[in-house]
Amino acid sequence: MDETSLGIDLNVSPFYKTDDTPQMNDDLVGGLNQMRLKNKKLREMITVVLDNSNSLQNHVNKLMQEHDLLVSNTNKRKFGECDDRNTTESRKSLHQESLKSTNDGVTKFYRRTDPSDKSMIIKDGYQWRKYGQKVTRDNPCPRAYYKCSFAPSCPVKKKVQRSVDDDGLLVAIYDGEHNHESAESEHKIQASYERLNTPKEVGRFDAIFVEQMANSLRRNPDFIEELAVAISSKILEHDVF
DNA sequence: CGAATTTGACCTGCGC
DNA sequence: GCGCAGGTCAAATTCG
Repeated sequence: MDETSLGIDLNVSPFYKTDDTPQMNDDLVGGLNQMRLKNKKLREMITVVLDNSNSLQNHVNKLMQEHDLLVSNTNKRKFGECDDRNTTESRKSLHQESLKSTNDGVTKFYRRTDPSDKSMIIKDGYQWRKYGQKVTRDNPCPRAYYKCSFAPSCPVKKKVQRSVDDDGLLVAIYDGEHNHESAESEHKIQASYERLNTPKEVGRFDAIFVEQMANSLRRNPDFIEELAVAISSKILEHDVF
């Protein structure tokens, strides 16, 4: 984990020899020791941040792989092999989902549900208000009309209807794009904010903030150079006086 | 009692 | 212009 090291050699020698008093030398050594300690703490914090980051990245990769697998399976079932929609095998695959976007801002979302379940609810992380229902000509199942009710200004609408061929298949047509986070995301952000603001967690929040700062400084190529300049100027100050 | 849902009426666009 | 079908409105109703 060499990356985590700031790689600063703090055993800096003065550029020229002076007639320093023993008192000044003691101050200098003390200052350097303090900086070594700070450097060590910083390295430890960076190690923790990197470990957290790596485990988070692994978790995200794992979720992405699972999602890709699910989508490719349902696509095979819904789009490539429409004729065997009603096979026993496909009927077994309840609650499987797939997305199909068109370039005019309309997204179709397919969800397989139990045919005996007559509810038209598709949980997609957003909050919807039903504003109408209509039986259409080509489908005996009623079509439900929803507006996004999470943000008053959100223009997104969706239509939900059972497939005419397969009453176990719910089809949701999304019109427009949300101009806000999903209710689910908002809830998670709020929950973590509240958790971090409990008295016990305030210190932890500060620690996380410091870790993030340290991480960003580590990535800054100028940081080490500037730190070295600051250290040497400090040393020179001691030498001058 | 307020929020969500239902449902009939009304509006709009399109084909004839 | 007329009729039809899809989409929206809003009062009534239901639900928690």
